[in-house]
Amino acid sequence: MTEIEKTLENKGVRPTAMRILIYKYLAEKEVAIALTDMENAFSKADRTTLYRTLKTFEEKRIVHQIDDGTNISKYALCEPGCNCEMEQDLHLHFHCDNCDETVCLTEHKIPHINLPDGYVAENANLVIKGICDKCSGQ
Amino acid sequence: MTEIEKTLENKGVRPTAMRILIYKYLAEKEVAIALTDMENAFSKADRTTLYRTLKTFEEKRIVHQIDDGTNISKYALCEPGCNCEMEQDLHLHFHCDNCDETVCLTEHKIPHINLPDGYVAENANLVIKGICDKCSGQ
DNA sequence: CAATAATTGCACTTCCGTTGCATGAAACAA
DNA sequence: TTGTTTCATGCAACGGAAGTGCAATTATTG
Ligand SMILES: [Mn+2]
Ligand SMILES: [Mn+2]
Ligand SMILES: [Zn+2]
Ligand SMILES: [Zn+2]
Repeated sequence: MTEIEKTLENKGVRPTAMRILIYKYLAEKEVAIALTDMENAFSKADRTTLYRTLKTFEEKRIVHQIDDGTNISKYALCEPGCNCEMEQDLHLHFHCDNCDETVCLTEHKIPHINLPDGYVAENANLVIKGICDKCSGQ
Repeated sequence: MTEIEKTLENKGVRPTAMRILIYKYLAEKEVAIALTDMENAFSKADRTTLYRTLKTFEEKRIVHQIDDGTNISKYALCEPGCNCEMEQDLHLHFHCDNCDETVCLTEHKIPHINLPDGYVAENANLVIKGICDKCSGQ
């Protein structure tokens, strides 16, 4: 039983062949992945299967969904031991307007914001847009 | 010539009857407005006209588009003298998970974030999700 | 007035996300 | 092992929202 299989089982997901492939794919990419990206990468698999796999992974906290402002949902593996719901785990995301890629900046947490009276914060999403390190030529 | 007509002309938009109505509608709401909201409010007008009016308003800096994570574009009037592009004008937005309304918190600017080397920030979007003042009963 | 330009309305398309239902594979209980 | 149940996958379709081409209407200009 491989590492990935163990990880999936620990998270309560049956490690099917398809799911292991999808997990591997997400692991080797260091950018956030859209459903369409996966369709292209796994032309043999059905779009729905990929979709539902991502949803399952999300439910089981294997991936987190990223809204980068493009109106296309992206996904990335959670950090080991991350708890996506907790405020202290909310890192920011960077979307490059040049290469259109989105990355997790897991070291950069979203700063705490003081809200007006009556507002109760439960979640936060911070996306910075600009030019990424690869595209800025550094 | 009314205040609204003057405002529109100053921004380089011809003040048609339709546009004045739409401007008024946006002005009297203190929440961000989706295209569908406008369709309901102006059942007589065509969806495309409302759509293109919002796009025109956006281009001319009369409204700014808001991405609140619902994947439905919303719009709100810009503050007088605001320059939506400038970083210092980037305020945060609050989306209530209870009433599903999104508001501009124009007083709350997005804090400056230090990015890793090579990353160039050009824009930022910060959305806080939770319970708004009306829904939290304060 | 006629000529021109801008606005509006209608029809249609595309894209992404989502769901219902049938089939196939794996786990389980006898 | 066999039958039963549960879960995963595939196929087909739907829905909402954004966006476009073009014709009709309205406003502006000379
Ligand atoms: Mn992330
Ligand atoms: Mn705003
Ligand atoms: Zn880039
Ligand atoms: Zn509310």
